[in-house]
Amino acid sequence: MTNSDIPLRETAPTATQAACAQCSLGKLCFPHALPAPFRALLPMVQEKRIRLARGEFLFHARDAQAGIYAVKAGFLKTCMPLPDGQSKIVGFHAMGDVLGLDGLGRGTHTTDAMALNGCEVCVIPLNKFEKLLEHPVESVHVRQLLAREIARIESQAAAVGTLSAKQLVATFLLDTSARWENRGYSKNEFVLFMSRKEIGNFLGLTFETVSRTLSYFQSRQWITVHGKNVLIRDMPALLSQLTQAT
Amino acid sequence: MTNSDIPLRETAPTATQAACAQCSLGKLCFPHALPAPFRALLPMVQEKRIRLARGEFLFHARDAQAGIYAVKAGFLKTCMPLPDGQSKIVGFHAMGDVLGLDGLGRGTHTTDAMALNGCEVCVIPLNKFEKLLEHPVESVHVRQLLAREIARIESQAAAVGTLSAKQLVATFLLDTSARWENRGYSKNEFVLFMSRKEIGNFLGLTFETVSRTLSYFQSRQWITVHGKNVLIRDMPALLSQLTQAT
DNA sequence: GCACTCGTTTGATCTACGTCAACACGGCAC
DNA sequence: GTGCCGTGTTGACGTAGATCAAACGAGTGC
Repeated sequence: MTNSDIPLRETAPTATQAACAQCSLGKLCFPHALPAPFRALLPMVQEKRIRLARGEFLFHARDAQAGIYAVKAGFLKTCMPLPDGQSKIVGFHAMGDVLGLDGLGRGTHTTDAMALNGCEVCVIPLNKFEKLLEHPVESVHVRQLLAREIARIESQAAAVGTLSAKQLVATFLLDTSARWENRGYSKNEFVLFMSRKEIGNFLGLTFETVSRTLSYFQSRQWITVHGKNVLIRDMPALLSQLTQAT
Repeated sequence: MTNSDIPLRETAPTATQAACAQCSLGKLCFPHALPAPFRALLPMVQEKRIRLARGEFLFHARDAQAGIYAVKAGFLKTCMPLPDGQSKIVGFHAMGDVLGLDGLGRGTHTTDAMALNGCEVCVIPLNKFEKLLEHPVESVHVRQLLAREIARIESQAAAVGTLSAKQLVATFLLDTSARWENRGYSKNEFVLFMSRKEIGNFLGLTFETVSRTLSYFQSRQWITVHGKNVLIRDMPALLSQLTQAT
């Protein structure tokens, strides 16, 4: 199976040509971490932008890697297929995140990447990406991205399968909060862009347990939840859960 | 805390000078994946070898990264500290494995690396490693190492927190078997170089559950266990566990 | 030889979380 | 408005695996 099966809708080339240089993501996005002398390369690099509707795939596991992707808007999840036919979510991705690096190992992706809602994704085709890597600064930057991804997943892997449901959900809320804050939004009030079922899959819990745990936090006045809207009312209490024995 | 706290014993320089070129690890080891024209670089790169006794650390989480390490002999584990003071094993490492790449993200290690028994580890100091990376071939090679590490941990993370104890232990035995086979040893008979407790920590189980599950497999005649010695007698049966509902 | 420790096995019990099931809410079509 | 469907909440109950506990074997020191 290749990317050609995937219904991609590209935006008009004219609209995206200058996009990278003026993109509102600024330093959040991958190519923009380039130091000034290399910025001139950008228009050559980012070729097109893709729009995905909810449920559409950016790439599938086992697809040949076609490029590197930077999320411009919207949210995606990456899922790893399991031997028994199940599938486990290994990451949620929002604007500024880079996707598709997993393909650098063997030239094929190891995860599925699916849009959680309407998404806009910038594409750096593989040949242009390799061109970019000829510049040492950029090469270091990509190595850092990869190494940080390792650290992120290792810490995720360490948490799941060790921590209790309360600890996991608290960690999840605090992580989400930190991500919103990083992007310049409130760290206390945000919208979960995934369902309870997806949170549960990600954390290794059932959706009922996620729901119950959120209700429990709410009963303690630590948070207020209305559907996907979350208001954090007592951050220290959540933090204290992480070090709680049980 | 820095590496300077760690009791390292270097082998005599004369003994290690020519070591890389004649190393028995051959293509298993990291620098030896270099294509022929670059092999000449090797003597410049691998500078010294370190011996570690059981329980000694190669590096600690938060240490500044001093270099990249290749396991020459022996076994190590890498552990991630958790917020509650616990620590979770994220990987076991044997000869030919490369350690310390996690430091490339921010210049400091994110895990502890500890020797499970007497170990010999080749060191590539950071400055020489960077020198090596100036060669595009090597730069690609390191990116591949990093990306494969991501894939390995992602699939580990997906398994833990999703699979049952039987599935986890079966996966662990099959993975270990495959690793021994890769290194030219029997895939059916091998020695576990870590304790039940460490296996449990790695898989997110208690050591009692690991022990019970091994006994269960033995009672089914799928394996024979005597302490750390494992003989796999029915590989297909173990494989079938992976796709089992429960 | 004996004593002591550490790792492992096995049994008995407990509990956090999964499973099953009923119901409530919100959005959408019409 | 009414009906429908997907998502979320809450309750009752079951179970896989944790916890507690006892005993054994392999090393190690003396």
